[in-house]
Amino acid sequence: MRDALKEITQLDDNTWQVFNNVITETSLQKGDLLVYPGQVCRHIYFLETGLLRSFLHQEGEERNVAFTSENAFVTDLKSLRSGQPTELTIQALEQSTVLQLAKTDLMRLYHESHQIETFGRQLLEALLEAREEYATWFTLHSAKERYELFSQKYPSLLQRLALGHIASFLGIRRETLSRIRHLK
Amino acid sequence: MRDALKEITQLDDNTWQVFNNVITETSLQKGDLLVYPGQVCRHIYFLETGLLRSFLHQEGEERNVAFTSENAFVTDLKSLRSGQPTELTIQALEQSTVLQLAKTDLMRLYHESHQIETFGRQLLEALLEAREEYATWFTLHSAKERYELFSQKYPSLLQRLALGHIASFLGIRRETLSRIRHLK
DNA sequence: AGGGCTGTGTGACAAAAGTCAAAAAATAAA
DNA sequence: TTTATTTTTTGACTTTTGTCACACAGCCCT
Repeated sequence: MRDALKEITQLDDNTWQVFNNVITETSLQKGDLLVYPGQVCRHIYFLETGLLRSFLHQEGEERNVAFTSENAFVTDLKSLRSGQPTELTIQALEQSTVLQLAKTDLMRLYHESHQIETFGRQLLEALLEAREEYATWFTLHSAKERYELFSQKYPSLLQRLALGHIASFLGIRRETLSRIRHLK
Repeated sequence: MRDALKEITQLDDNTWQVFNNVITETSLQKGDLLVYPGQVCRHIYFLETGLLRSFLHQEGEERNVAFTSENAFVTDLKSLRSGQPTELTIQALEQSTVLQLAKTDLMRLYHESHQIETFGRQLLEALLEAREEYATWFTLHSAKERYELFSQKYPSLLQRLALGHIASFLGIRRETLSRIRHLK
């Protein structure tokens, strides 16, 4: 995790130790849930190894809204901030190891350390930029083009994810993605 | 602007003054551009009065990706962070007054004041939450449903925006939105 | 009042994507 | 390996949305 953090901001040894003290490691088997719908999300998570998906229920179907792969952060920001129960499920698609950091600890750390607050801001900037790009996929591109963008941006996920999971993330049906694949 | 900031975080008088010193006011006529495609975006903007749209060019068409109404912040995050020329245009749809804050000043303020860094983080959290919600409109909902969500969430914009601008933001054609409107 | 201008509505048709059902293929389990 | 289970593919058909052409309304302007 420290290496991943260095990509975002510089933390000195002392600050890293403070961070390290409040982190706990969890292990997930394939299929296990990290965030349960109906409960309040009280942590942010850092995925060390494995693969996660975040999904919502809509008309009896599961709709994926995000994938998280190694060395990335994930949480349910809405529930985390509001303290309201989440509608989101976060599930391991592969056996995964996750570091978790409680909101209460994070808030305290933000307050105590300007350096950690800077890290938080920079992480959020990167996440926002990514979400803005994802949103433009839908306003600017067709289903086929969205699949091509996905293939370019996440070529490794293309192998690891089931076709149905990708389709859902792209806002189309499995059958449609299957056809798109076999056109070209 | 101070009142709007209070909604996000608490700034003491001193910090507010520091902020205030680096802000300059600009006025825009209807149709004027705030961010020009091909140039680097070097400011964040706070809209005091008026209405802005952010759009991209795609296949000879303009596609709206965001609207900004009174007392909200806007910028091109991607260009601001990378220093690369933007593809985005930000344009006034009504006569508007805008406060602008240079990236260089903001970076200095972030560094000098933990309180301002906290403000930045909290603002980004709110923006990210909003973008996440917007993205789910496309994975979860049909064109008609997206229009209903837009109507609920931004009833005032419904009056102020041309139908074509809304359609573009919802990822559909003007004709389709016109038909959706006349169905119910 | 009579042009331009811009934005909106309508119709006929084409293309894209969704639906449902069933077969084929790939995985996992026994 | 054989059987079960899940995932992907295919086909026929429906619905939704896009495309193009043009009519219509509102508004500003002189």
